[in-house]
Amino acid sequence: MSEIICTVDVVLLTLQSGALNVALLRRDHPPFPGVLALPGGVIQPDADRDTHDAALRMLATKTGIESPYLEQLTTFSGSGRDPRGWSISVVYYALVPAEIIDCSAHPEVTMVHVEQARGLPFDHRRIIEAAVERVRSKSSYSSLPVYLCGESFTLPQLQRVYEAILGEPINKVSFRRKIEELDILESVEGAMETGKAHRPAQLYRLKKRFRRQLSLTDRALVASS
Amino acid sequence: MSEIICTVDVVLLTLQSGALNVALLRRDHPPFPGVLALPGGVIQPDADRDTHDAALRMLATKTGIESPYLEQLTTFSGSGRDPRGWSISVVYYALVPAEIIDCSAHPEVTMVHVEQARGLPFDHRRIIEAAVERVRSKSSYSSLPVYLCGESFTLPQLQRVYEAILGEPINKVSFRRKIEELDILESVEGAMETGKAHRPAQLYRLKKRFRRQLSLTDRALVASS
DNA sequence: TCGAGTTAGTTCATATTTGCAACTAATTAA
DNA sequence: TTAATTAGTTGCAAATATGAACTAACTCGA
Repeated sequence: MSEIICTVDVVLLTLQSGALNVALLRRDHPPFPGVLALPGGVIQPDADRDTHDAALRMLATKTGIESPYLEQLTTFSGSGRDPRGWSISVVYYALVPAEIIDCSAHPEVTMVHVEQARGLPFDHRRIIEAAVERVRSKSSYSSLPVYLCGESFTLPQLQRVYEAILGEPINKVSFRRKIEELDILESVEGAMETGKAHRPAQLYRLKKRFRRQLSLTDRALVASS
Repeated sequence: MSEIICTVDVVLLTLQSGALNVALLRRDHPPFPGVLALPGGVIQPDADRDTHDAALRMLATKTGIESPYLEQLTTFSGSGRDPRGWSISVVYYALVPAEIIDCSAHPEVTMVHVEQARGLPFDHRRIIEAAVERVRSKSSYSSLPVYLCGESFTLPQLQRVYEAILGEPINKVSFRRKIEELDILESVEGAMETGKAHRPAQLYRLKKRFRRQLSLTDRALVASS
């Protein structure tokens, strides 16, 4: 009855060499076979309980990654997006530590600096821009960036992640006060960063209840963005 | 090819007697004929350029209302929502002044206090909750509530709107400073609220560029929510 | 006409938050 | 042992936010 093409796409982001990178895959099938595009595909009503489920399936089957943080971004639609006809794409975004990508046994995943992800099919460029915009604005008043860090990390490392996303330096004392206020971290007792030619930093990890749950502040970390 | 039912639903909100109200309509067709539900319907690829367009069409044809502020909320999906099968609903929310509803020549529109909107078909209850949650959280750091006011209004009126949405009293001085900072209002010269047994208040209206465009602050208006 | 009542709008002193510089601490490399 | 470097803390000045108390401007009723 409906001629609408229903798809789900996932914007999988990592932080590599100080910048947000997005996961792209070469398309197997038309349209645009062989072209780099966001992981995604047609919803399978028999296999997917809902679109969130579908996004998890796309991630698992196409990249082998299981992301702890996966959130719906928004839905893109219309007749101009897909040459096959009127389509809907429910878009999700995921944040994972860069290490996860290397460990996953899916070498066909290509990580590209978000600014350099150009010439993509469909409206994938616009989708990535919307996802980056969302991550930036959400990062300024939440714990979102911790999902880009690994199992454990130091406060200076976390600060560098925030600064990379927000694109500006943050005062060390203010940053630490803000993270304290979010109340999301617990120190890994006795564990310090080692091997550096300076005072070692304390290692922290996410408190259990924040593994999949954001924490918010009522004041932005930095004035802009 | 696809057996997915693609719909758009709209959560149309107003502020009446100090509380958020949602627009409901009696359904003409199965499923749930005669039952109150959100205005919405199946996407028509021939008539709708995209889902935003479809939402405008639903509003216009079913309620006769043209809302200046219409934003995508999120997409609901799955096999459990609609008895007819696996469905997607791209949900939009709109804010309009209460007067607009009375003026519209669609008496079949029923306004219901959001807390009392129970026994709705599909997952419309959850959808309304999500919309109210979004409006609340967005209101605490943006100009969103002005869309619930009419053409012109006083600062005390606007403050009462914010307080009704956020559910707590706001300090008058802080409120006025915050609104000043948003830089969205211009005073209607010489125009004052009249007829009240006290000092008349200055009337304001939205600056042109903010008719459809939110303005944001980096600090929440109140600590909670 | 005048005073009481009521709400609009402003002022100012106090409290809170923030940003910064300067400090101490702990490591490696030479 | 000392220089270099980064981690983490302290204290203070500057910027912001808050709320009580004030002044302003209207209507109503005596």
